[in-house]
Amino acid sequence: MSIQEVARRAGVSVATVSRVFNLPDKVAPETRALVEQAAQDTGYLPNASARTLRTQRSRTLGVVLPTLVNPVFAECLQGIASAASAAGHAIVPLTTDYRVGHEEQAVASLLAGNVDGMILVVSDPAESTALQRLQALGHPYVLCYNRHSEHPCVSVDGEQAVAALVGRLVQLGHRHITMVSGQRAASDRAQQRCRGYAAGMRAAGLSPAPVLEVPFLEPSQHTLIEHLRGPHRPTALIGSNDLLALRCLRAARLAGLSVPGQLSVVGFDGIAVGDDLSLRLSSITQPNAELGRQSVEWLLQALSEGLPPPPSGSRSLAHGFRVGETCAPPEIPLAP
Amino acid sequence: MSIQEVARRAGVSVATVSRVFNLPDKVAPETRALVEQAAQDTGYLPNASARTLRTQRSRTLGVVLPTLVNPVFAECLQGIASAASAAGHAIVPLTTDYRVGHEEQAVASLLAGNVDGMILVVSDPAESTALQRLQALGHPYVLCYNRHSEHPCVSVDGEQAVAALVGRLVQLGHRHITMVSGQRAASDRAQQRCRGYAAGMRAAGLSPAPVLEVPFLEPSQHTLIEHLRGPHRPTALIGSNDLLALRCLRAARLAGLSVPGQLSVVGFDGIAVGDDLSLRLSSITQPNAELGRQSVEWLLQALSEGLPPPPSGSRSLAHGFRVGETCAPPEIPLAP
DNA sequence: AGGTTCAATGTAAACGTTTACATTGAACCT
DNA sequence: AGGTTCAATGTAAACGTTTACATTGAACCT
Repeated sequence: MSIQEVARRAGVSVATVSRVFNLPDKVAPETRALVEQAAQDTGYLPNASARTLRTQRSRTLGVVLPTLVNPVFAECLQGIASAASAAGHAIVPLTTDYRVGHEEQAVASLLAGNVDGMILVVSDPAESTALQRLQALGHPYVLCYNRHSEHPCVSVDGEQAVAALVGRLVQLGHRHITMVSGQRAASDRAQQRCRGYAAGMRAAGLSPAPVLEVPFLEPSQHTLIEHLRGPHRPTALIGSNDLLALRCLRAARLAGLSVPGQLSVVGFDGIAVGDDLSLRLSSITQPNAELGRQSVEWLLQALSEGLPPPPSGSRSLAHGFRVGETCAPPEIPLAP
Repeated sequence: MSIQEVARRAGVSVATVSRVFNLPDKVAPETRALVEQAAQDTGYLPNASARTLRTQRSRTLGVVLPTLVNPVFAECLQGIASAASAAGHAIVPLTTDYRVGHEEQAVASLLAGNVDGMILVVSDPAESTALQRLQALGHPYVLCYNRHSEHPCVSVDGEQAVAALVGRLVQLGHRHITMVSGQRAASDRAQQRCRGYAAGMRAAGLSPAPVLEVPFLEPSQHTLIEHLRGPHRPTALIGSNDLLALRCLRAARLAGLSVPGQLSVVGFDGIAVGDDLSLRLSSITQPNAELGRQSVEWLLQALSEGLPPPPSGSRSLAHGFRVGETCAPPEIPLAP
């Protein structure tokens, strides 16, 4: 099962066997057939470690994600995986559970694992020491979802998307719109989306309400329900992500509000399951698989050129809007 | 950044450096400190490929899954990943999109990638040539979710679980219960769950209705809605998995049926998002992360003992039942 | 006929580790 | 004092590839 054995069987040198696999047209057809037969017979597969050691290329890409339990990242990883495998690369995904310490650990272990490059979704690129390390080493990487001028990013402009959404909601007749976020400080995406909310409100001549922060891990709907029963009851809720929007829907039900009549709910991400709900979730959609695909494509291209992807090459992908059934004009227009 | 450089800096041989990393107590404390300092200074990380080549162990586990877009498998992978990383192993996941051909491809590429062992969720173990190959090679692997007496499996007894569920439904007053499945032939899990349905119905003295097969990829609810409007309208639907159950909920709404009053819906899998729906999804739950965790544990243990996990060691994990809000006694008992 | 070219193939070194075996010398024997 | 033991360290081979360079010889020159 080593190249030696195949060479012996085919009656050629190991160099020839190697050529059959790597530069097939450099070897005579008859010889090639011989070698291929021998490889077939022995079930020979070139040893990846030896090849990596020798060529200094592993054909492996590291992937660092917050979690796979949020379908956004599962969908993205699917895109990454299919693009990578189409290009003959394996991937090694690592999740950080949104913990910054895990990011550094993940990067260190991928570095030790000899990956050719990395695709990362970090908490906040501006604060990430893991990214600093990669930059210092000149190790090739692409950020996905994150947006930052000093890093190579493939992302969607969440700020603009949410601002546009607010405009839409206002046009439908909404005046009291609340932005619902997880721990906002925890991710640059959340921050950008909240900025988009504020910008959109101001653009419509409304004053932005404070962002409602709900503890993401706590299953209780307490904060949300209280808000929906409070004196400043909104007619529309924007979830900073789809999972949060689902919580909003549930909170609405628990608070006794009908959707979309008494309360509109819009999410962000466009996870597939949103399409299959009793009420299709209205949402700003991101091309999750495509974000992953393009990250791989860019990274691989840079790799073949021998330079890390430059921040200047960052790509913005367009968002979409899933109309859904959880968003409508408010039933009873509020008094001015 | 190679061991040579560290050795030079520390003024010792490469063997000593290697020992500092692998057998630290075999080297004198002062020497160790010297080496550790040098490693620190140079940012040295042992090269994984070289180590793998030499030791013939990659500390990497291959994982073959149908898809990551179904949260069941994402949750399971999370369990696999955390268990593997706790044990110092990396994972290389590959998805097959439910296509048998991809299974073989995946196994081949993991074999070439020198993984120490594999965890797989295959379509049907009885038919899998990929598994035959692994068995023939004596390559260590564990099946997850699948159940088959000739293979090492970590799974939940879906047949028994669904049979018990049918009993529960009958006790609630349901008599017309339909099992909803994807392409049933496509997976052993689906088949087992359908068998459980039939067994449960017969045990209750009812005759099982034909399983309703809905094309999983097609977004249309056509088949389901028709069934719900048809002459044999059931009072309860059992989805062969949670994603299917979500479709059932949506179909109920489109057919104008209230849930759970006019129609009860129960799923299978216990995906996390089911907890966050407006109506919490009633479901037979599987410990998805735990299934992954135990697969890793068993595989790693077998690896350390030098033998592939034996089929006789297969583990059955208990299912649970999430009560949820989509299942209740039928509103209007049907005439006999 | 003798020289040149070039396709096909071979030889051997190198990638960065780990580890069996060898060496060294201090500590402890009698 | 001379011998034994053993902890600490070193030397060198091996893991399985790829690839620069060398060799061979057929085909084609003049």
